[in-house]
Amino acid sequence: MTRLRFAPSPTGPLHLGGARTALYNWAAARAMGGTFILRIEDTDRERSDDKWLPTIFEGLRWLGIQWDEGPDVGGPLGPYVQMQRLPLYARYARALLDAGHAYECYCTPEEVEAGREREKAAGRRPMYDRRCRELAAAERARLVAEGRKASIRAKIPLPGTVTIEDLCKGEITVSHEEIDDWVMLRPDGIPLYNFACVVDDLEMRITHVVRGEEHTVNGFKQVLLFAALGATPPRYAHIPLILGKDGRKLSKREAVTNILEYRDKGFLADAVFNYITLLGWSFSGDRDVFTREELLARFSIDDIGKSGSKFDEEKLLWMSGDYVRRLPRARFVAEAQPFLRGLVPDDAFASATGFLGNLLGCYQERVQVLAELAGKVAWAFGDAVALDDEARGKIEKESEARAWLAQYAEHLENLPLPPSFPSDRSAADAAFVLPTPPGTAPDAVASPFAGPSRLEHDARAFAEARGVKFGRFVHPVRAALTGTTKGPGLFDCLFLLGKERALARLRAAATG
RNA sequence: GUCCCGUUCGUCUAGUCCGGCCCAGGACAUCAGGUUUUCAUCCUGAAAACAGGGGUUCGAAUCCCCUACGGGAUACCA
Repeated sequence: MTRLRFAPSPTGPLHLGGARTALYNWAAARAMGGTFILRIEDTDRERSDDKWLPTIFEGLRWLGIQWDEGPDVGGPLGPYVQMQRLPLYARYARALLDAGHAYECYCTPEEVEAGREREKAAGRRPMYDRRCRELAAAERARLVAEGRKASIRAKIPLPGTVTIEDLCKGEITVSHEEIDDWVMLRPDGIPLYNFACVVDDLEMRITHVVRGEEHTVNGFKQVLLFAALGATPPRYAHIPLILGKDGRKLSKREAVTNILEYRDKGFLADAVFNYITLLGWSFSGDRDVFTREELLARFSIDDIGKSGSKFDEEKLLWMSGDYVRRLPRARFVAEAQPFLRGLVPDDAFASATGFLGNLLGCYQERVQVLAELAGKVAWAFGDAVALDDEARGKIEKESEARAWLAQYAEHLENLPLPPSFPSDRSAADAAFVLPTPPGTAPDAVASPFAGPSRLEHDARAFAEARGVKFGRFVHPVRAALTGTTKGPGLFDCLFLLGKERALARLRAAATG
């Protein structure tokens, strides 16, 4: 049975690198038909705080990464939180001690540190000097009598070499002399990372471990410990880090990038998921966008790249926009709801085909992240609209603009435009699907109201009758109606606005 | 310092394992056009890379060595 795990420590929210690690483990497990486990490594009592747990879970869930076993869902090999497994570590430590693979060390952290400094000053490797490794009984008794508490250190076999058959990097070998007699258990019985990690990977029958390459050195220690326990280690894949623009490690300790910030900015989870996957893995030579199913059909740990990648938010933005554009209209409207609070009442989201659906539809190819929406659609609400500088310019630079606007308002009065207030509009709008595709016939939709293409047809005739080029005419009208020089097709806007407000805005702009 | 790992367009990468199909392909970004009532979308095109040096070979982005540069690790953190 294939089993993989993601083992975050609750020292902060889920950041980008953690999300990618989780994603690769998840994808590998799913692609191989295995099990994906979530385990919490909270043995650093200084920095761990359970308050981060919900945030981490939420981040993973937002990305659509589901775990089969974990602290909240349980499972046959729990508990899945290390601080709840202390007796287990004590048992393993005892056995290792008895078998001579570990020893008690009575040095204080300060003494160890001082020794390290000495080594360093002497130009040697700053390591623990292994002084408690072969402690005479009398000496030990003296230290105990002093009231010292023992920590347990791994007894690295000397000499020798360890090699990791890394799924990502290939074979990596290091000499035992390079490896410290590291601390497995603190005097208070709380294990350290490498120890708890090995015990749990063993107990939880983990078969593959995908983790950041900052763990490579830990990998050697862990392989040695598995050997001491007479067990086979999992297959490791130490993957390169995600780097910031400066080429430095993207760490949760420096950059507090919570993956949920992307959700709050209105990035689509699927797009973020897709983009993160690409940071070190590629779907194929000519495609960047793919579904989860397609990913699982192709994903393989040994295809993960060997070199670090820089995070590029520009491409993430593009990808988010691409996902937004391809969203079914109803989904888009639903996704937009949290970003329109205060502007649009919640019950307006019930229908994706009425006024709101049409309004939002006009912006689906105009936003990359949902948070852009509120500012862009605001013109369609409220009675009047304030013109931005560019819009004002469009009217002012055209000497006859104000006259056209006034005349156009008169003209519009005789056209069957929908009324202005959304509550009366939904049924009428449902007959149209905005944005209006180019070249739509004027009366393509049967409706008591004039649709956008009919309005355009009419406006062209209006401009032509005055000997004005349509392009020149249209700009001041857009400015008057929406207050900006950008946005959806003008007649979609006009239709959306409805009669009363359109006339009022045209007249307001006409009188300056 | 020491140990480990890495190096293809500005960025993410395909190709590297099993040398020739690669005077290196795709995507983002950039620039130039086209469509268009604006913006956006969409379409077309351009510019843009095998870190450097030695080998091996008929032939190297692909194999070997060295150098340079980058990253990671050197904790009673994870």
